[in-house]
Amino acid sequence: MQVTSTTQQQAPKRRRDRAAREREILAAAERIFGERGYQGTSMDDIAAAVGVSKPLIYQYYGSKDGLFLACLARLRAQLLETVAEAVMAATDIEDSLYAGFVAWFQFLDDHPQAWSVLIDEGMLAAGPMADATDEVRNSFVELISAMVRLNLPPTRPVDADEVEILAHSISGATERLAIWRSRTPNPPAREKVAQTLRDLLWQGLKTLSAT
Amino acid sequence: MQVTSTTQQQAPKRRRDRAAREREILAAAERIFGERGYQGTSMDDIAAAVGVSKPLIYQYYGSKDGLFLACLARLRAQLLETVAEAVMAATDIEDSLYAGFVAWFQFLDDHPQAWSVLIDEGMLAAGPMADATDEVRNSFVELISAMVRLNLPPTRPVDADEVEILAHSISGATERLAIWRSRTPNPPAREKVAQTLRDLLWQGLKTLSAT
DNA sequence: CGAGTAACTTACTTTGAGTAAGTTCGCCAG
DNA sequence: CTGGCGAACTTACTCAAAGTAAGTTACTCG
Repeated sequence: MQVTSTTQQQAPKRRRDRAAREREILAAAERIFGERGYQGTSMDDIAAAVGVSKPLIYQYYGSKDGLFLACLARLRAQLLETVAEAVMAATDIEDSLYAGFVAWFQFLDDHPQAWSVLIDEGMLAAGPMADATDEVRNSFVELISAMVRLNLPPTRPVDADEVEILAHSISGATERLAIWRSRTPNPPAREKVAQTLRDLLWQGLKTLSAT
Repeated sequence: MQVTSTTQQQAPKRRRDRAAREREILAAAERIFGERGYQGTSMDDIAAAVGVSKPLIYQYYGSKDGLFLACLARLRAQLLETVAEAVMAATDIEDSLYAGFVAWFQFLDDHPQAWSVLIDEGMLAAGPMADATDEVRNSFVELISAMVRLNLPPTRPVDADEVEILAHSISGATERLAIWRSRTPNPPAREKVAQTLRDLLWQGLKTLSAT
């Protein structure tokens, strides 16, 4: 007979205030979703890992989707912060692109558990969660839009649609490369991918801005 | 009391041979998955729509994932065919790009039910289905790789990694734009998106080829 | 100390994937 | 025409996991 089932303290387990418990739950959820994916994880698993009962999680997060979305939002926010920092640190736009890409790939290399969660987000694509995931994603599109706009000569009137198209393209390409890299046995180095992508985009961005 | 529940003939419903029944099931699955998404669809729903019992579907398709994957593969194949045709019809590479993009967006505009299925594929990202979905997707990467290679001067040695990076970028950007367009209330015209994307990529591709 | 409330649980319903074990139809050999 | 055989198909279940109703315990502030 085992006393401890998996990885957790069965110590006195006192009550905690809501905020602390929420963080605890979120941390466990992030880990387990990361290990087993959305479908492979049950709410009971997470409850057991935290050492708490399932209804408590429902009280705090509403539903399995809600909990997953909370993980997703947190991870995306971290990723955004990392990338934004790298982008801001660069001096010119061309370098911002490169730095942003490298930061993005680096983040996934550093947080392999996050990978699974970020990838699985398609899970929520249908249904009422769709808007929420879009919102989470859109922060990137905004970041890129801002970069693109900065690159435009101030004299030129901005075509909002065009900027958005560019931003989505760049964001989509980067995301896909990240996924591909994470699934490929011996992926090319971050720097090489980032450089190739920048080389691909930079000429076009320059030309479009000048038009 | 109603006699017919939803949309189907309650007529004599005789036996059919396996191939015909499989097609019938696939068609219903495509429609219902398209309407309600993967999560929102139950096997009982599909069975009821076809007018057949659930175990029959399991006998033919193995699992819910298997059935979904079959839909996905069929739709992707159609999409690939449409795009490939448009690409082949164009005379130079620049125009191939544009034509391919337009065809892609057009396909989704013409098959709004397909949308949901194609988008939801992330669903299967985790677990043993991941490879199958990758395989389905890779046909596009191959098509694009072929285009990129065609564009290289024959004298230049090909960097396989580089070609693959480019192909994934383009495929990712296109896919994302398609999703975005389908979710945006008044999306820009197919042609505008395609043109902008081509303008973005073309310069870079030219430059990279020349290097 | 004794309410009041926030943290938490037990024990349940329900839904939906997947299956074991049979039943019926249609076809063809005799 | 008929019996039997295999493929098409069903009934009736199991089991896992999402979600919930209703109650119980522990902390905290007057």
